[in-house]
Amino acid sequence: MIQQNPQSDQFKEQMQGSLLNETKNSSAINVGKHNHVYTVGDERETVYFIEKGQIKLVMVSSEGKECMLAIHGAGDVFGELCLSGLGGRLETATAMEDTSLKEIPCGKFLNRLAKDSLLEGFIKYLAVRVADQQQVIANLVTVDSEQRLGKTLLQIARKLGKKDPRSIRIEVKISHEELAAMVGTTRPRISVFMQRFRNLDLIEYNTEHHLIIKEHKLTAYLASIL
Amino acid sequence: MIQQNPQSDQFKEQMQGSLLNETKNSSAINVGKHNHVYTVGDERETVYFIEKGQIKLVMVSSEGKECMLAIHGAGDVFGELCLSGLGGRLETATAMEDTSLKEIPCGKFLNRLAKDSLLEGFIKYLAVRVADQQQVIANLVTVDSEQRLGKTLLQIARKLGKKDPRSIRIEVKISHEELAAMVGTTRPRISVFMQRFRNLDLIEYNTEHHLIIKEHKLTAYLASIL
DNA sequence: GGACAATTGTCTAATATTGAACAGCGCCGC
DNA sequence: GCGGCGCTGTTCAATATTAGACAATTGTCC
Repeated sequence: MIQQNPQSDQFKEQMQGSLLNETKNSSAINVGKHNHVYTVGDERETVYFIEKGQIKLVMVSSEGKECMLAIHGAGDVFGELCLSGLGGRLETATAMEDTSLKEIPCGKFLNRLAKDSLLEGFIKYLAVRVADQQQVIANLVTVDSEQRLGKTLLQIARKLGKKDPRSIRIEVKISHEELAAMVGTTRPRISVFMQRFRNLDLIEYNTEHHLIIKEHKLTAYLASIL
Repeated sequence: MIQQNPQSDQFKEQMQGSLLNETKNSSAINVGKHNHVYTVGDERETVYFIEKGQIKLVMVSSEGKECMLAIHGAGDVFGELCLSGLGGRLETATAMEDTSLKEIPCGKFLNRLAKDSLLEGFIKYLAVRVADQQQVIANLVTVDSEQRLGKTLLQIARKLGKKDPRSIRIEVKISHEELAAMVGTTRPRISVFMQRFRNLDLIEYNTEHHLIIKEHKLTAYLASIL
């Protein structure tokens, strides 16, 4: 799913440096918990860089059903789809906690990357994004919801989690409703599967109510129920 | 779904020109119907340009279920995910008809784009890809299979179809099995839905057995069954 | 042109999934 | 500290979906 390869991490750092440089004179934007950074259809063509906090991206279908696409954390960039030139945001970006952001107009963003010779790196970054999404699509098409929930948990853990010796800790609070909107099923179903995972000791909650993912055990379980 | 905006079409033409230039001295690769261009795990890091024919991209899950990601036609580029540097193809590329291709090593591909000042254009192209895939993901998560089949047909029609006055003609032969692997359901189900669409006069087969999509009627129907 | 293979349309029973309901619980704001 | 609200865990009946099976048809290859 999310590929943790050294090369793309290296590029991410370079891009961060470049963007910090670009935005050092502009002040941060603070977005309170549950507030939107942008909503579907907004025309403002800017890219965002997260200094602190978490942002979730959600699309809503014509019937009003929600699909959560991603959760981004400190150091991540989002809103880069305005580079497509299609105009109008496709999704809504909402702060899951109080979050502070830097905003860069899409043109300036590209210029900065060009100036710092990061265009090829950014192409690689986007290619990884396409590859990840391809994986997500294949999972939605071919595997059942329990399996998908497992893979989604692993994906989130690898992207946002803090590593503990034998497990990964997820400090962001993600509701079952939100998981349902990522996995493509209903809330009661997520509840049942999470309970099952808990009974099998594949996940647990620590005293601070953080979700702990036991990466190896969960991976092994998912492989066993094929 | 597939966005037909003039800007990305313009870039596609520029890229085609650039690639034709790059490959004018190398001979075309001919791939017979049902033969593979590459399969999962192949290490060869090259990008392909389709001169003639169609190529389908398919991923296979661990249980052996298939997911068809895309069908590409003349003028399209595929295999560009090797730019991610992840190594190893994620999907299998198969010719649906006798197809002729030009092959460009991934490094040369980037150099050529850089030389022709097309890096930013390619970033835009990838951003459109990400946006399209995002749409596909949202559909898989939020809408039912009949609706998804409809949207998939529209997507294919817009990407590959020839325009007739009130409809779009799809000249590539796509089996129900393949549609099932795109939509994420079973073959009998596709059969039933296609029959229904036919009865409602949203699609039809012409004398040459080409599938005709009545874009407006189908769109209206999909909106009506929300 | 004939034989084989692949595709389609259809049916079923078994299974999975939905959506709605409701109680308990914990967190939040006041 | 209290009330309320949102989240969780669980249930259930109604519905949708799957995974076979099978003829009928079409296409393909000698």
